[in-house]
Amino acid sequence: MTDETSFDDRAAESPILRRSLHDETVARLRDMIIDGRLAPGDRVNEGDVGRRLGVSRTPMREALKTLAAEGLIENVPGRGAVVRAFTRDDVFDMLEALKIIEQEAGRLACARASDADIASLRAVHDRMMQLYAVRSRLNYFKLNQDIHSGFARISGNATLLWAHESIQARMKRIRFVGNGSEDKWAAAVAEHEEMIVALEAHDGDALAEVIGRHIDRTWVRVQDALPERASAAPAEEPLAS
Amino acid sequence: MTDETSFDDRAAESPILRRSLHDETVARLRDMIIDGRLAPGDRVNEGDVGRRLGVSRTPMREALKTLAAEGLIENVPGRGAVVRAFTRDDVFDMLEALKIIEQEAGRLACARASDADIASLRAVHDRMMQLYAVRSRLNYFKLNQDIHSGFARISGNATLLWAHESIQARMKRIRFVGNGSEDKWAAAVAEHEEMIVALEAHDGDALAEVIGRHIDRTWVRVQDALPERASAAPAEEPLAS
DNA sequence: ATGCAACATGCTGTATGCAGCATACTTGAT
DNA sequence: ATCAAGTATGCTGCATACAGCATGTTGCAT
Repeated sequence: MTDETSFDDRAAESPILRRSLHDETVARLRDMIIDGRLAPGDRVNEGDVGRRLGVSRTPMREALKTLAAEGLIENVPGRGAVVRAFTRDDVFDMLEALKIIEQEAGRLACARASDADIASLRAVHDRMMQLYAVRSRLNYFKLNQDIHSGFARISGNATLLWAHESIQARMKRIRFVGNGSEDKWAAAVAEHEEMIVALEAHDGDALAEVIGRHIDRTWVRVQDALPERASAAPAEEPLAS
Repeated sequence: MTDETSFDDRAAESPILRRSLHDETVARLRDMIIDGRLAPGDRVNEGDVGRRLGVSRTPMREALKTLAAEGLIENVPGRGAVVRAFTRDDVFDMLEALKIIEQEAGRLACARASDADIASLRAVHDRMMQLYAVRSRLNYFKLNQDIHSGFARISGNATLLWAHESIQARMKRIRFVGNGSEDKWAAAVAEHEEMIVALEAHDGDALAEVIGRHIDRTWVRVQDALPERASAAPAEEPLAS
C-alpha cells in the first residue's frame, strides 16, 4: 500500500512554463494543506511558514490572500491566517454541489465533446485501471481528480470547469482521507468504467445517473472518516504511511 | 430614469461590522471594475490606483491577488494586474453555469426551504415590483442580484451559494450593461413573478423551467450589448446616464 | 487560592526601499 | 525615411522596517 511516499505532484507540471514565485508559493501551501502538514484549524504564522518555504512575508501574505479566496484558509482580522476546518455539513454541501456540476457537465460533454476528447478521458481511465491492478493507491488517487474534472473539461464550459476544480480542491484533503477499503475501491472502479461507457455512447442521462450514484457513495465513504462536528483531519497521517 | 448616480452599494452593508482595510479595498476595486472606472483590458497601476484609494502598494497588491482569485482581474507576470476582459464565449459559459446552479439550487430550495425563507424572497420580489413601478432601474438592478442568488441562499447549500455568487460577481458588469429595453424589462419582471409562485408552490420542476427560460433570455439580451470578440465594456457609461 | 490588572512578547498590518525587467524613446546608420 | 540598437524610464516583485494590537504571563490584592 505504500509504493509512494509524498503527495507532491509538482513534477507532473508542464516542464517549460516556469511559474511565478506567487503561483509556486500558493501551490506549495496548497499541498501542505492537502497532505496535512498544515492541519485544519492551524494558524499559519507568516514568518515561520515563509522561512520554511524560503520566501519573505510579503509574497507569503499574497499567497495566503489567494488561498483565502480559494476557500482553503480563512483570514481572521488581527489574527492572521487559519487553515479552514470543514464541518460534516460543509462536506455534504460540497459533494452535493460537485454532484450537480459534474452531472450537468457530463450531459454537456455527451452532447458536445469531440471523439478525441472522449478518447483522452478513456485513456486516463485505462491508466487508472492499470494502477488499480497493481493497487497503486496514491497514483490512482491523483488521476481520480483528473477524471472527475475531466467531464467538466470536455464539456467545453470553462466556468463549470473552474467551479468544479475550485470545489474539488477544497475536497481533496477529505477525499484523500476517505479513500476507503478494498471492496469500496473496486466498486468505485466499476462505476468509473460505467461512466466512460456512457460517455462513449453519448448517453447523457446514463452518465448523470452513474455520476450521481458514484458521488452518493463517496459521501457514505467519506462520512465514516469524518469526525462528528469538526474538520477533516484525524491527528495522524492517514494514508501515506 | 436617472434617479441614481452611483453604482456604489456600500451603504447597504451591515452598519456595525467594520470591515478590514483589505476587504474594503477589494470591495472598492470590485466596484470600480463593475461600474467601468476600470475598464476591461486596463492595466491597474499599483501606485496610481493605490493613491487614489488612499492605500499603499502592499495592501493594494494583496487586494489584487484576491481579485485575481475571484476572476475579475488577471495577474500577468512582470506586467502586473490587468482587468479581465471576457469574450462572448466566456459570457455564454458563465450564463450556462449560472443556469445550471440556479436551477438545481431552485429545486433544492423547493424541497427544503422554510416558509420564512420563501417569504423573505417574496419580500425582495415585492420590493422589486415597487421599484419597477417607478422605473427605478439601478435600485431594481441591485436587488436583482439578491433574488437570483436568493435561490442558492435558501437552498441551504453554502457551496452552491458560493459558486453562484462568485460567477455572478464576474457577470455583474455585463448584466449591468445589458439591462435592456422597456418591454424586455417587463418580461423579466413577469418571469420573476412566475419564479416566486413556483417556489411558494414548492414546484421544483416549474421553478427550474422558468429559471432556464429567464437565463436564456438574459443571454439573448446581453449578447446584443456584447462586442464581437472582446470584452463587455462599451466606452461610454451605458446606464447611469 | 483566586481573580484582576498591568506588563511583556510576538504577531499582524502597512509603508517604504531596492533590484530587476519590460517597454518606450532616442539616436544613428542604411 | 525607415529600421535597428542602445539607452532611459517606470513599473513590478520582493525584502525589510516600524507601528499597533492581541494574547499570554506575572505579580498583587482580596
